[in-house]
Amino acid sequence: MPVKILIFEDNTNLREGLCQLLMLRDEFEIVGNFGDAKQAREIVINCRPDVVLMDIDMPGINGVEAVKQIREYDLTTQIIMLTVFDDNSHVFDALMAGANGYLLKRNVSDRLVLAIQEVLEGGAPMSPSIARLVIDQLHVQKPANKYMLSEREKEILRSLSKGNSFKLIAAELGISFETVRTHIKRIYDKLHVHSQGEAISKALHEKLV
Amino acid sequence: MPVKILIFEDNTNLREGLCQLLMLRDEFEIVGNFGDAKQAREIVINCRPDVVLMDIDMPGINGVEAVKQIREYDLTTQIIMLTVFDDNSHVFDALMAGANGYLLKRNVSDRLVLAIQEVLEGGAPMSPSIARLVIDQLHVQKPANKYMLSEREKEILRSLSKGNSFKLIAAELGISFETVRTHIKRIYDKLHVHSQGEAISKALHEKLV
DNA sequence: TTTAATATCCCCCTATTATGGTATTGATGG
DNA sequence: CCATCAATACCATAATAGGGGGATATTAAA
Repeated sequence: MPVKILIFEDNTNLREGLCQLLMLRDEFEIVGNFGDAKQAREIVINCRPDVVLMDIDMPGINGVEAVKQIREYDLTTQIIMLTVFDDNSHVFDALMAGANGYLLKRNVSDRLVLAIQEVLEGGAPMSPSIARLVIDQLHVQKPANKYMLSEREKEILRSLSKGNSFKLIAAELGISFETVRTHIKRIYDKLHVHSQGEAISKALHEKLV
Repeated sequence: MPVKILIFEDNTNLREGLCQLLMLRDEFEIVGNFGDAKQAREIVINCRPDVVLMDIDMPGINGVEAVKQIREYDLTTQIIMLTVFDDNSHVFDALMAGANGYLLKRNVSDRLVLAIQEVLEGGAPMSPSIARLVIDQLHVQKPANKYMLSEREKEILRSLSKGNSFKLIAAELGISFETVRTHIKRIYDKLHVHSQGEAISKALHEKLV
């Protein structure tokens, strides 16, 4: 049973190129190819493809929007985004919308077939430069101890950020309530905040804990 | 000028296999190979490799720790992790620690050379199943309104999670202090919490806001 | 050896938050 | 028309948190 592929790509040459490339192989069957994504959701529902190749930059409705619409009804079809740009403007939007892979067009010729196999096996094929963007996002530079908190203070902030009251923190660490308060005061000084809420917010957002 | 490669891998067979594989190509030069990562930082500082291949599971000091140590002094050397496991236990630790790529050992034979080229070009080579883990992390399924918060309640929780006091929230939203308190009560009910700290923690961790 | 930093504890007083009520308004759907 | 929900508002009381002190002990650095 061949893998059913559906293509959305406004550039006619590329679209036909993709079809040619994939039709060379028996294991793929192109169940449709379209120059815009206006009816993407309906088309997907009707065609029931295994894999969708979706250009990001299309007139009318763009690829990211189309993915969102498809994902309202269908969470299993694998979607690979195709784009010429590797700036991060659309990468995250697309991945958040529910895309499973992200290929740069310059990598299509050597990686597309592999990429299709990979999504079907539950992988997430990405051009390496895209993967780097994603990882960089994860890397969120943790400016080691920007606020010069001591180990104990970090411990207390960690506990506070779990939602624990002073009383609980004291019990958890086996110290007195008053000691917890003293630590908290110094933590607030160092973080330049004046309340639990600000402290927790800062701790979690800046990944201090 | 050849690309200088440094290898840390405790399995002798694999380590020598990697050396053999890479020495077949003129563009690579193995500047060292080690069965453990105890001196990883010093070795990297001395050898100044372009690319480090780092096994995750090693006796003594593991690969993730080694990466952390290297990254204390060196942010530019490209590091590719090698592992047999594609569970997510170590993936994020390694990427957070500063690894640039993540290859499963079963993908080494067909992807290693490509992966090395890719990190050097600023990419982040990953086995597709690893990439999928990373993307899944991004996808953070926001179980749309798991707690049935109303729009207004979400607004208030959002403001609270920025560290604002009830008074500030009231001012920001142009409603009375007492109204804020009423909303907060209902939010706590719905989230099953009993304090600001717990609410903020839950809101931020489960990305409710 | 003095100093500095850290961790520990206590007191007083005020401010804010938590919990329990009650109540009015407007919109929405049977 | 009535029930329901969301949003608004108020009161009283108890609990927790915040800001200002001051104090001792340990450890590490100067």
